[in-house]
Amino acid sequence: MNHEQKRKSEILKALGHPIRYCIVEGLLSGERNVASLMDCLSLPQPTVSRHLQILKSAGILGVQRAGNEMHYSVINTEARKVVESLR
Amino acid sequence: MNHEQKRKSEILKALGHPIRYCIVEGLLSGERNVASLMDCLSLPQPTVSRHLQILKSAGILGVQRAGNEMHYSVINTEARKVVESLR
DNA sequence: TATTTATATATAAATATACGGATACTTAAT
DNA sequence: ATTAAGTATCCGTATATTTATATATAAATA
Repeated sequence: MNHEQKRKSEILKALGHPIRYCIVEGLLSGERNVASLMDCLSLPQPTVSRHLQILKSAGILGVQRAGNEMHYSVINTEARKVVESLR
Repeated sequence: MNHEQKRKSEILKALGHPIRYCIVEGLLSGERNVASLMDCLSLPQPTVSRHLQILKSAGILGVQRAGNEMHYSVINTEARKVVESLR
């Protein structure tokens, strides 16, 4: 088991949770801030926020502030490919 | 969050572990029985066996007995695509 | 039948993860 | 300065996962 394999399995682990998978799929279709994801998932805000952090520290999401909103987007090519391979 | 998304995230979860990712990658390159995977991973046999069961119950692996040996193979198209998308 | 080889299962301990609620932080508007 | 909106963090508890050890099963061989 090499380092590349570990790295890739970490991406899959981050995506391997229904909420997080849904978030990434949603972001690939253009949704942006936390509130819109909350509505779409009907989950309490802290829960959504927590999963966003997990995805961010896995290097899958990037974030940019826009006023008081945070705009998240998928910045990781591999994660994007993985989700797209499941279309 | 719909049922499809849950289903897909379960596949990713099963693959989101370094040992299991390594097993599936290995099986796509032709390795077969538990002993050969053990050697490749240098892990105790029960550990390998346990992860094989997890992959099997996730519907990712199929197994066939060949005498003494159990021959595992990747039977899930989506899992195959996911791993190949990370090549 | 007894033994060996290959693989699976059970249990328990350690660790990791999930979730809800309260709260803190940051920016914008008043 | 105060308030409101949007978001992040912390904490406690519940649950799940991982691993090792020990043991069990199943087929092959002696």
